[in-house]
Amino acid sequence: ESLPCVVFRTLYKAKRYEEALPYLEDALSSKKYCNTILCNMAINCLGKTKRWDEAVVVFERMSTDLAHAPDGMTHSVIINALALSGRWEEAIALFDSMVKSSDPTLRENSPAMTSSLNSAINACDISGRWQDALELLRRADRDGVKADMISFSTTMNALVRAGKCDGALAVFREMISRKLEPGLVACNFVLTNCSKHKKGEVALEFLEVMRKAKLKITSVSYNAVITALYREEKPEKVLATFREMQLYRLCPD
RNA sequence: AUCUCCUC
Repeated sequence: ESLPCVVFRTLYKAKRYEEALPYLEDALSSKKYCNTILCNMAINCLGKTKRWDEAVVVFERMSTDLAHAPDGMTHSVIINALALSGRWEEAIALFDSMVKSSDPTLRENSPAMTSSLNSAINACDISGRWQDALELLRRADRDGVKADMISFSTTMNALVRAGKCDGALAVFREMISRKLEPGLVACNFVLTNCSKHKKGEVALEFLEVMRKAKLKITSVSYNAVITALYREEKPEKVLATFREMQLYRLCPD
């Protein structure tokens, strides 16, 4: 076995990215044990430690001296590194290059395409580009990419962060109609942001949709909605929702 | 064997 590869993988899997860095170069230069997956781990390790330019360098080296063709997952991790460094335009461009790729093994790798879409949407969220996030989600079908629960949740995050709570509600309704159940935490994040932006009525509608879809509702959810209504100065609805909460069987937190 | 959102 190649020890640098073993040590690098071990530290990587333990998410000890900083400690894994010193072994990265030796692991990559192992002729026998370096493969595409190890390169993907290396790129992600550099991304996790905010070494974005170095991550891009390894990505480019894969096609040259490392001689391991980048696969769908490689694209996904590099798009994520671009996302975290605020390079949303490059992230979207790389995602588009996958969609338009003449290589069917890339386009037909559905999990990697979805993950890349999600990283691209996340890039938009991080950079405050909610319009672009929404556009990526809207054209996913046309692009032949399957949008999943994370695609919808991330788009909602981008929208509510920008105060576009009614837009997020529309995404939420579509998500429910597609039978993609958002997690409790994702719902609560949306509701918390509704209260930050004083969108009480919208928060109330979210709660209604959640109830109809039989999603879990906790005290965090009700707290956020009531706070939102209070900040929007809807005293009657504050009281009505508070009374409703006392009658409703809340899920434990 | 590798990736992506989320309550402060």
